[in-house]
Amino acid sequence: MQNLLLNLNPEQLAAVTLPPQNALILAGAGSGKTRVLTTRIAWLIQTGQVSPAGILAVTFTNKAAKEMLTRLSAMLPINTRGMWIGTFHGLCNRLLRTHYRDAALPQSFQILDSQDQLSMIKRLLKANNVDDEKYPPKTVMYFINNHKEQGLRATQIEPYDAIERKLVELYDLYDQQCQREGVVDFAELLLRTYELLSRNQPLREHYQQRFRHILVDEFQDTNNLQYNWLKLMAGHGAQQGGALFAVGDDDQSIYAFRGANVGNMAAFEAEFQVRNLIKLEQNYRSHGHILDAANMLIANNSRRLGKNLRTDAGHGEQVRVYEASSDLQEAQWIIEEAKNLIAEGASRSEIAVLYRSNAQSRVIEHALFSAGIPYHVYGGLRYFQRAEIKHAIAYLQLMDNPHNDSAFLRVVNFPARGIGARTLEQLQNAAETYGISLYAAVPYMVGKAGTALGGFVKLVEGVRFETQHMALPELVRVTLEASGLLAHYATEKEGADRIENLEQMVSAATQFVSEEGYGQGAPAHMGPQAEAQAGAAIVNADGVEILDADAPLATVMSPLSAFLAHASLEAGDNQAQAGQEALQLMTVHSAKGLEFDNVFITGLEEGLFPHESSSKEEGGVEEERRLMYVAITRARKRLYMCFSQTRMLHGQTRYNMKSRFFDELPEKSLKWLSPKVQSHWFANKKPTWEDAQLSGGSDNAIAQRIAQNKAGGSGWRIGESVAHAKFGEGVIVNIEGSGSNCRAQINFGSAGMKVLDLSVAKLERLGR
DNA sequence: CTAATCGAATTTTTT
DNA sequence: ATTCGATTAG
Repeated sequence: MQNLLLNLNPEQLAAVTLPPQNALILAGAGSGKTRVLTTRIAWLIQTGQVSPAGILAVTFTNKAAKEMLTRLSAMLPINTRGMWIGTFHGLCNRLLRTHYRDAALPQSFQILDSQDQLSMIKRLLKANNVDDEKYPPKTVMYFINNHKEQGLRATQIEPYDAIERKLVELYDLYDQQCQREGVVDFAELLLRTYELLSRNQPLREHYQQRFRHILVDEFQDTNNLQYNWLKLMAGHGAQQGGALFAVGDDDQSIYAFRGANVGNMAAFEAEFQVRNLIKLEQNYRSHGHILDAANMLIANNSRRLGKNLRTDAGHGEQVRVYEASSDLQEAQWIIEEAKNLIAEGASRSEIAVLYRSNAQSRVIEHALFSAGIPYHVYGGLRYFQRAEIKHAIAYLQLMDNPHNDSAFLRVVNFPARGIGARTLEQLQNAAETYGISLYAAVPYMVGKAGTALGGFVKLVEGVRFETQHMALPELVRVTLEASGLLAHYATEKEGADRIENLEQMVSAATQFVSEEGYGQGAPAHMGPQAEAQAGAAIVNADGVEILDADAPLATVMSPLSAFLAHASLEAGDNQAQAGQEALQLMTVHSAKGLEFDNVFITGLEEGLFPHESSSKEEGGVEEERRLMYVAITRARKRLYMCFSQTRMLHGQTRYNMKSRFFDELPEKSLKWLSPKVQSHWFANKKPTWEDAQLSGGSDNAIAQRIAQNKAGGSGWRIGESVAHAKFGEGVIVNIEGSGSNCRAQINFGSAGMKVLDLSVAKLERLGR
């Protein structure tokens, strides 16, 4: 036990050894947040305050859950079984599988990912002749998910106008359709569990008593439903020697756009009578100048819980700032600097290039590719989201639950088997008429269409029969073959990769089987006998028998159902690729939680970062500032920031001002590498072919530059930074006319775009 | 039923 | 610029 607490600083120690009370830990970036969380669990168990079964630890991502589990097993000699550590969705899945009857779900309910949900809504709109101009599927989805996150069912919404009335109606229809098909979306997993526990008192009390200690990671990212879910789970825990231990950082709240509510931190403090607000402000990651920059920047936000990072590491190097003339040149510069870093001995994987939006990666990728520097781009398609994998999954879903219409439609004619839109329309009408699934409606179809559809049903049934006694990996292999997917991609030109991905699914299944504790020989389809042996029965005080969702999922559901849930809940990582000695390219959002010796923050321009659409939203700029804060605090030793005078966006050249965030950073912590770039790099010399290569790669670029250089002989240039008494700083975007009749279009950022007469307007040239 | 073509949209992302 | 979806032509 002693060594558990060794090397903790006073605040960390205080947090880890808090008495069982509700607590809020304000954990700054790099302050040892995960360490505190895991050590707290280990300490609680080692001091005998709680048994592993009394621990519930909730995270947002599977990655975080895994990390916690790994660290815990290193700390604790005992096995981690019995502890519930997982994502909100993963834990809800587990609860719903066990209590499926009380939750009014089929035991092998399937989980819709966002893609499936959207396609289902599109189908619903079509079936109900809803004008999708007036009600875009995305809007409907947004409406449904939002209300689920507020804990509201369709019947509980008071529509305030005709449009909303329609949306409510669609929400209701959507839920009915899901219920018919036996599928749930992500928000539904949470809401269904919430409702189950709200209405079922014995069940609720059972879990409340069981989970004496609930720990939540990244609390600032919780949405309202998740907060209420936690409230329900915590119950009266505090009075009974239990507690809710929430760890978060309001300054790193960057997911408001997807429903996260930072306000939950303040609400938690008040509602749970938090007596222990502990701030972890000692930073173990970054050098002084980097922290100074982060602290000063974030001080510009209002409504903070208040926190200032400090370090013992010394000032370190200043933040290097560079102004480029174009996005291409910005990329060139990044590569030069990265090369220098590598030459100095930096590992490539310790160099991260961050950007605000994915579109920015192209130019940088291109430059890296030309320079022959290996790189890895985060984000993009995850394994289980690839089209061919989704197809294979759909076949498996149909074998497990043929009434999943999304799965049915995805593969009914893939590979093509002569079932077209016409046939499907008829089938959908039949299904609509009888209120049954598409699969169940097939027997009502006659003629040629009926034959084709019947063939498909026979195929699915055939594979189902053939594989009923097989272990999961074998089942997957046979399905891939029998579905015709492998044969189909074999005929395709670009099919080799897809076949490889499909074959990987067999190994994914093998791995899943061994990790989840399914006996190798267990048949992938499992009948009701699984149900009989599930979990240990618990009888509560009222004599109500409760089945604790503690048993391995293997005993509650068939391997196939479990594998399908796994595929939906854990889309597979695209970020792993560890050991790859490559530069790391990613958005600032996906950099959250990571750290690197060397970090480049690119595209620091008004309109890009902060993003232009953020200024329209309430509190939008503050969220952008937090995003910038996250970006800065990723760096350990060296931080670079850069921006560009011109940038290609959506096929058009844009002229942005440098980001307002530069004005919010301490001057003494910055080192301007391009101190007096008063003009474009080409201003003092004739553009050469190499320059054109560097900046645009085409002869056209030279012509463009020269044209810009002249700019109507007004003495001003496009792209030049200027200041105006009334509008503030701006960038010349365009110049029209010549001589005394010369007007310039100037982007004043927040003050807007203005057209000014150059002979009248008093403009001042800006240094940079 | 497939292929081609045109048009609209284009911050950030996990489950 | 590019991608994705929907409509239209073969």
